[in-house]
Amino acid sequence: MSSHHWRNQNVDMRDIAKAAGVSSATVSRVINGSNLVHPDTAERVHKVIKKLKFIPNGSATTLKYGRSSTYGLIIPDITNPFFPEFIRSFESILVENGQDMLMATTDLHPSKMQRTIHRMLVRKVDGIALLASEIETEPIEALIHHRVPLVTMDRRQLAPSLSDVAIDNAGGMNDAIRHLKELGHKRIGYIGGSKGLTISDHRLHAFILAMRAAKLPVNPNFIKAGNYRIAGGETAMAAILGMKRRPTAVVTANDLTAIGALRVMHKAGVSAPEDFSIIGFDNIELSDVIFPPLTTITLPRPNLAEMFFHALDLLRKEPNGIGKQFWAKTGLIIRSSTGPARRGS
Amino acid sequence: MSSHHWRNQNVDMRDIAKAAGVSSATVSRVINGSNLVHPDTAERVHKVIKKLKFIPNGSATTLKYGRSSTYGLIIPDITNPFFPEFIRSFESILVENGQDMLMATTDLHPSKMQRTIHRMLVRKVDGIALLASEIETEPIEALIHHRVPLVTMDRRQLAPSLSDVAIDNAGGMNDAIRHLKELGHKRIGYIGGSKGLTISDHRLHAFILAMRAAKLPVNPNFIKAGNYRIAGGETAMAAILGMKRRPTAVVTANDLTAIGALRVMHKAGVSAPEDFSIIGFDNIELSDVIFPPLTTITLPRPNLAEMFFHALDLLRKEPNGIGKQFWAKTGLIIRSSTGPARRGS
DNA sequence: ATGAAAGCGCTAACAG
DNA sequence: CTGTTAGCGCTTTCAT
Repeated sequence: MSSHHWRNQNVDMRDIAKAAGVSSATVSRVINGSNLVHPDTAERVHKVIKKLKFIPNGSATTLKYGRSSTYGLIIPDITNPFFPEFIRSFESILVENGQDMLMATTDLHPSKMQRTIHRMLVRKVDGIALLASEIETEPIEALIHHRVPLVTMDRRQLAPSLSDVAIDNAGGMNDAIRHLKELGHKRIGYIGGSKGLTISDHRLHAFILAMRAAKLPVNPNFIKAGNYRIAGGETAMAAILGMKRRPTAVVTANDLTAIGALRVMHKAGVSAPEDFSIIGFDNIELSDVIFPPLTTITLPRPNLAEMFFHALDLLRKEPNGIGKQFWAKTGLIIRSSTGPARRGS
Repeated sequence: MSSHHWRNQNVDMRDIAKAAGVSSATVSRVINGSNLVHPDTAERVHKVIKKLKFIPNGSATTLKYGRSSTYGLIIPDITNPFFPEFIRSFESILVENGQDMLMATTDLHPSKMQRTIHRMLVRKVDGIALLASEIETEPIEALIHHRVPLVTMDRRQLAPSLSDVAIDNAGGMNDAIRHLKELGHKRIGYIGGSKGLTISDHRLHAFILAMRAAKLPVNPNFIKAGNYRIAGGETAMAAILGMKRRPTAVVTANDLTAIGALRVMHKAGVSAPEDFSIIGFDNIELSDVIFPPLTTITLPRPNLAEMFFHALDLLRKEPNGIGKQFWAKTGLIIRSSTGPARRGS
């Protein structure tokens, strides 16, 4: 029983070097797959590494390089199924590219953001994917100052080391409105996201433009705010059902909102699609599971994740480049929550 | 325009020290809130830090200490709402305690686990919360070897630096069976989780014991396997509905399974609770949103997250201590998917 | 193809 | 209360 027993948690490269009869420089080369090492030497080193269960200390590498092979991901609300579905794709891409993921949630608290970003800077992340919209400019300026690549979602502002993935709301929204128009709907409402977020504004704007393009009247009374959650959809739909002259269909800012709306309708004995048509946004998995299966505007998470990674990767490789604007496509998935407008409506 | 302009991304402690007229040791003390610094000095240093937008380089600290103030979290499937709800609580506790979270998904691939754990060891995580059950012993031995605290879920094996949070399935399961018995159900089935996972075995076992405790017969034909997802619940329930003499109620291994079962029932015109009673497990938020709202065995995520953190923290503080067994309580939430057994059933 | 040595930025003795 | 210094483990010139 050698004295190794007591310190086996701290095998380092020099231990490997010694045991393999080489220098630590060679060990480093072997680990990083350098081709200027003799195959025999490499094999010998590999064996020692395995035998001693050596695991390199990433913090030393990070210290040397100033980069950590880690990306930060900041999301507003992990409880909205949209985000887990995104995370799954994003994480999988990161792992394929040898990167790790540091995740943080803001829970829609702008104040948390500042601290979150600071923590990520301390960790020397190679970049940050920011899917939360409740952004103040201050933390963003910190990132720009430190030249850390940042990619935002649907914020549509660019700067050096700041790119953006915008959502092409218009595509799906036009399809949605055309679809409803073909079904005979004329009075179409909209239940939006939380007020004050750029992403909400963009989506609402796309709705209005689509209505105009379809030559349908936009009635401000038919436009309600939600909060991207079920409860918000419930409240808004309750208000709509309470109106004397109400719309015959609504589009919502996301699927959770639509689900909330459906719940209220169900309780009120208003059924979709017979009495009222409803269209969601996101196409979360759940939207095909509920009853009735939801007609929705799809925003595919794998594409989105791919775009974020690509945008981040470009910025990382070109530290002085200005950011780029990306566009994520949307489309319409027709299921069963939309149907012909009631006669006489 | 000074030459600073070109290198402002690399302000370090010595720069701060110089600008504040102190040594870097003092700067370090100020940052770490040491009380052996004169308040005036501290204030001066703080000002310089702010002015120069200094952010300490965590990798140097990690290198020095061998600890990273980061915990790893490994989950099987982020798409199951149980996990996001857990993550939210866990992350929030970590942030309160100055820790970051490195997250990884296994997607039920045992092979991914090995690499994931290796990556986390490279990052010098202070510990790992492992909620995935498809575990092989090899990666776990690696962790034990490297003395990295590990806390598993419902695996019920302990070792030095290995603790476990077991789920007290019995508590909720007994309540569930008693509840069904009181409603007059005698033929009660069970739709389990994926085969071969210890967590599935424990849960099934709890069901069987609860049935015996209630002096109800356990019919092996009424016990089906699922996969913790909606599709698994659908398949299993379809099989059950196809039986000539079927149970009048089932308990499922998780809420998603129950939701799948409800879907199939709905399509088959079998309604809950009138024709058939069903009980889920987990109490995910969704279970109160679907129709009918699901009676379910609750496993509160905040408690669970708290236990994992606590277990991890204990191991970290006592590196040579043996692990501890923790128990997470369960209970029954009665909603609307359970009702009286049909007459003559 | 391999080795020697400097240095990434921070912290904690130790010395004053 | 403050400064000096060594060193955490790895990578990478620069030699050989």
